[in-house]
Amino acid sequence: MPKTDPYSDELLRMAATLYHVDGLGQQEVAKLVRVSQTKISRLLAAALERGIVHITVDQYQARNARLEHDLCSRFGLETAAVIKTAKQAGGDAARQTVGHFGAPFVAATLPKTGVVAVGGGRSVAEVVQRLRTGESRRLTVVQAMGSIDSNISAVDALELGRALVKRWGGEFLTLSTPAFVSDKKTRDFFLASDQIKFVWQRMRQADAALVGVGGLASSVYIERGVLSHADIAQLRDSGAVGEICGRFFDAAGKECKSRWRDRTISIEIEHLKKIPQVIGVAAGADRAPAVMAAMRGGLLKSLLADEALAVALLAN
Amino acid sequence: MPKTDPYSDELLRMAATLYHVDGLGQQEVAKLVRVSQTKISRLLAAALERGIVHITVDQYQARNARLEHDLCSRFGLETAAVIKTAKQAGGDAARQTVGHFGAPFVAATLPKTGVVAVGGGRSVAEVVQRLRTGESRRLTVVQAMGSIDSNISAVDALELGRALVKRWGGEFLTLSTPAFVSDKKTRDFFLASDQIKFVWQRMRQADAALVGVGGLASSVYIERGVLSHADIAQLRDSGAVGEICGRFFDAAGKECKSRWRDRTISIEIEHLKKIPQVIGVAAGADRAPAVMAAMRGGLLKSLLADEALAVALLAN
DNA sequence: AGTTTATTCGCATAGTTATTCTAGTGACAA
DNA sequence: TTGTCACTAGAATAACTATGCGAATAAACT
Repeated sequence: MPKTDPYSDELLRMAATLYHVDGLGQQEVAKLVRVSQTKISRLLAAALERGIVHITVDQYQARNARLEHDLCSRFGLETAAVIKTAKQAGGDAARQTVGHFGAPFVAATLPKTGVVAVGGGRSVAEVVQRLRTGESRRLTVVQAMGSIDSNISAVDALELGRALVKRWGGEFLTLSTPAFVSDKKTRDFFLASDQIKFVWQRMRQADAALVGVGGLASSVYIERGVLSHADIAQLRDSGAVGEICGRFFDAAGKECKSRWRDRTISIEIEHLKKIPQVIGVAAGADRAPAVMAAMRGGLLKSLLADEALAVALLAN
Repeated sequence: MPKTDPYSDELLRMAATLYHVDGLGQQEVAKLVRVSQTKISRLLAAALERGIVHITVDQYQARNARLEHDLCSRFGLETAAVIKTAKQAGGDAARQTVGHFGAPFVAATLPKTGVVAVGGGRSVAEVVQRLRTGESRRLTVVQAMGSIDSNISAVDALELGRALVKRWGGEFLTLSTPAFVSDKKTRDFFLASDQIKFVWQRMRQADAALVGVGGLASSVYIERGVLSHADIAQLRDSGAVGEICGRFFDAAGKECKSRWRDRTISIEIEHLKKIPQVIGVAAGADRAPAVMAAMRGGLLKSLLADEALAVALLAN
């Protein structure tokens, strides 16, 4: 509620005029108004808030509609968001830009209510971080993938799910397991537990999913020491070109048979395909093969990407 | 002419949006755009300059039209500018505010060409300081009053005249004399010199004058050690209520006979009355008697004042 | 090509602005 | 009156932004 505003519009207009129009510094304005610079700073903020000062920026179209359209029609996506990035932006900067401008897209694409599965990944993290808090939804967020290692980082599904419900409200169902375990037996043991079974259940009913699409190169798994270069090479040999939630798939989008498959605790590719809305997030041209495969296999319904990736995907 | 702008509008829009709309800091924007913070600062400046960013402030009416009208009709002024000031603003702050918002009024009221006599004073200094440079006029500026003491300050007519032609162009005729000399003889000696006579000549033909109106209290002459309190008392006894260019006048606006009169080198009250446009500048309610008298005597054609003074003048 | 001139860049840092923190003020209840 | 709360102001200072400067690069000229 608008509490008693102690400053008159007149005063605000005077201060704002001196500052913005006449170009004086706050210190100088302060002298004329006979108050502290501190207060001028606050007056100016109030003036902006109250609409006495308007700052408008020519519409910046952060998304490349042409590429979005091409992606949708070419790969049968429901929707796509292609975020323009600075020329030299790669890696981190690209992910951040995609996160920043892509967040509204994700917010609009995810349902207001229902079950949402959330995977991990750097790109996804950048998006979730920037979802506007305040908006309230009745979501059931499900962790779609165990934790990558015991040292939980901000890009793990666990953290992202937590962050999501913190922003939008709702409940968060955690998967209190690692993403990779030593063998099938252990995996089955985990899956047999009541808690996991319950979460698994809900995951099958998910109305939507938000996942990152990983490639084999520059894999976050190597970075975090979960997989070795040799492991990657082996996966590549078995046809893998990409990964979602730790599930590796081949160029057709079919999950690869590999010694990892049965040791992974995360949403299965076949499950994912059945979720009505799956938003894949990725940035960087080097993800093209992975994303291409995921789209071919129908794993994704929507895509959030940067221009470089979009161009690479369409380049054939 | 718009030189080759090295930045694309697109880039500017992106940076400006991130900064102004999304509220990121320059450092954060810099990360996304992959350039230094320095450059973002420059990009934002360029965006403002190029009109990609607009900052507008609700019209602030710096002048009190009602009081201006009342002053004009009551005292027969040609025009008046009454500048609103902050409640607690007195003394210096009031003068500065009057100078700031009054400068456009003075610029509009003074002719584009012709001879302008300029007096000294703190209020006048604040005005002159803020006249927009760039505009070019063909003025002959005449120093209307000698220098108050050998230690020339920024409020002396000498400095103000200099500043005026520096801003607007034109020539400046200096009165290379003190404002007050020891006796009539010395005064006459100065006045007899060719240079002074020449300047005096032009002064008589002045098309306009810009002068401060001083009171007896808080007189700048005391401050600068030219007059003593005793001197002021004596002047008061001889009926003086105010002063313009060192010429003291009584409540009717008639120049006082005093021992100072013949020792003063500055435009004479009778001359001033004949100048078609005389702008008097004053700030502070305590100047009311002086300004009132000046107006009564027809010394001023226009007035630039603050609200406090205007109210005091109209209060009767 | 080899200079010269003009520009652009980012670092270091000066300068400006926002925020934290403490003290002061007034309203109101006891 | 006195205490408590709710709030506002400004001083100190942290945070942020703008600018002088030399290095690097590009453009123009000899």
